[in-house]
Amino acid sequence: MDNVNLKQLAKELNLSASTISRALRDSHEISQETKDRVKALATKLGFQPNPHASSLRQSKSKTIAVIIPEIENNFFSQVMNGIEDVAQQKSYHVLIYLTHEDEKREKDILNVLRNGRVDGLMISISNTTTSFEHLEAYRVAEVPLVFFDRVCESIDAPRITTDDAEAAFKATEHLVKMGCRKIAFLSMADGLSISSRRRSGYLKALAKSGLEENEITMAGGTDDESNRRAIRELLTTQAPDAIFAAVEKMAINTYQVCQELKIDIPEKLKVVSFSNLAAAALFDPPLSTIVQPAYEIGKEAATILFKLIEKRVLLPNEKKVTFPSHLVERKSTSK
Amino acid sequence: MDNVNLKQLAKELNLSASTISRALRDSHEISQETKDRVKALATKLGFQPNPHASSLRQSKSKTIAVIIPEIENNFFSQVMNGIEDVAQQKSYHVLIYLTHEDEKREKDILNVLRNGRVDGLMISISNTTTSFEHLEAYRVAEVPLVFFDRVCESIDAPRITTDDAEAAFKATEHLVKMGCRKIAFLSMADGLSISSRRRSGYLKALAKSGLEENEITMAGGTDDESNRRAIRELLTTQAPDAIFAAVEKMAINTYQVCQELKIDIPEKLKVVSFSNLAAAALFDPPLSTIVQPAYEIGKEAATILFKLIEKRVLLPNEKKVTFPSHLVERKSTSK
DNA sequence: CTGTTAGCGCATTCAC
DNA sequence: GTGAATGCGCTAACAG
Repeated sequence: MDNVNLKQLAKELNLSASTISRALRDSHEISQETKDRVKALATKLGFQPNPHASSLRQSKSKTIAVIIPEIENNFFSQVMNGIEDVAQQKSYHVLIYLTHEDEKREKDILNVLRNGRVDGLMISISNTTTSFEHLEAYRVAEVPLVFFDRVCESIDAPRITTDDAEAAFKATEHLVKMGCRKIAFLSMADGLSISSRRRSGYLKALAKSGLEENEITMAGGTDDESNRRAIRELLTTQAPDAIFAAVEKMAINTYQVCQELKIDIPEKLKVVSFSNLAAAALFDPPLSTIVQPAYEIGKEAATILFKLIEKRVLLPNEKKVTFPSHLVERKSTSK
Repeated sequence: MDNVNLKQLAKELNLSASTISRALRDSHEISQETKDRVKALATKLGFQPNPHASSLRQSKSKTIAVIIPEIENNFFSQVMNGIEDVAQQKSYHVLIYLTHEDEKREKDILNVLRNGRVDGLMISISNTTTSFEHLEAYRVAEVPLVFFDRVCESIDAPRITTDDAEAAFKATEHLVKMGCRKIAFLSMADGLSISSRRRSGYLKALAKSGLEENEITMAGGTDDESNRRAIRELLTTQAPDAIFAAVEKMAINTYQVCQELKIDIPEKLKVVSFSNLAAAALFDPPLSTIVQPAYEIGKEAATILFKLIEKRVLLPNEKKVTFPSHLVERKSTSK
């Protein structure tokens, strides 16, 4: 493969390579007849221009990169789906990189991409990332960069997020309305804006109902076993009447612990969680979720990235796009 | 970005571009002192060789492609995870393409990749794909190609699969052991080897127990609503005592219909399904699943692809690798 | 409307 | 141990 090239087509048709090139790109300065002849032969031979040569020549790769913490998570896979749809429509290629929540991997990946391999990139930053020079470098070099969901506040680049604080506020209020007075907030240990936004919504709702005193915050990690241990401890010592999980993982771990300790949901404990898991409706009991419009986030992030790549300029309202999440009330938070 | 190049480094150090190139690639014909000087400057300036230029020159892209039907499915996202791990370790880049079970998209994607953009590719074919010239072309051109899970039997390329027939046999036997006599097999409408393998395991188990007469086979599609309608019809008219879902989607749809029709699982109907959804254990009732080692499949597929890329030759036992799936018995199939 | 020429940045041959 | 020259395949400037 990668065998037939412009020169060969040219020889075959007694034309020059540049004429072939122009004909295939539908240049107006080539006669229709020639175009037809060229295209016919190109199709017949299955000619595809060498992408490395074009990229080198044109300094553009027709490729974008997506950098995410993990892919085994419905939120990110739905985002990928949205991105890929837009890219495929634009005839762009999509490189995928997983950081596994590891700052070093994230930095390594970004460094390797600093050389024209991609025309732009989209990232949801790792929850262990604490410094941002690797991202700052892209801003400085003016390489198109778009953040989604887990953004970096200190860098001036478009961000696509959801209304985390409001959604968390609504979810907490919902719990209060259902009679909960002692609501625990379970998140992941990280320094992400997303966690603090969700927590602030939670706190605001507590304050509104005069429940500030009852605040309980716990941060888990990646290991299920130690999360469950911590949750077990939390449930037995503090006896909250509700769990608000800022991440799906903590809700799953909560369900597991409740199963084990035979704690009835929702009678003894109500549970709500940020989650894009469709199967949440089939849980025992069905889990109330805050669903983020993940596909749309991916689609919008990609659309904005392409605008940046093509036009190099954005409208003010494209620099910060916020999508609403919505609360799906199910049995896990019913009275 | 994409600004600093060999020539600039050369000028800076009063060396030639070729020396820089060699020094950075640790050529033995460059003095240690020069190497050190060159590397120091390269690091300082954050030099990354232009990948298009190297790829053009060396006719290799350090990139592989993964073509899958969808990503919003735990099986495929786990496979991706395995692939990405191996690729990252090899310093390779991973392009991802989604076919959405569409033969035309699949063909378009494969055509575009026929030009050196990637050094090899891995594919799980779409369930609507009926002809295979687009794949045959790769075999002819000797571009490294590896199939996983949904393979094409007629093309001579390595395949990584699971023991679908045996796993289906075991799952069906398990249902029989639990007292089921009328087991319905629910798959997706397709011409995939995977479906027929699973079905043959199901049939073999029926035969073993003298239940051939009770065979019920139904094929669904992508639309949940019409699947549910078909399942409703099936349950009311044929009254099977078990559902064996060859794909997760059909199990989910079955659960939904049972919820709606208030059919008790497992009392009235037992359900088992191929699925890699970890949350299946939290379903109401917990769903018995046949779990495929998806991460390992991805890892193995990538490992074999790299062997093919690097060595161009495989051991006989690498041409057809089969991983065992395992049955996780849960309440949905209990007595 | 078409051909000639040049060069993108790199790795490799061949000189010395 | 290092430099000069060449060409990967393509596109674009320039020429006619």
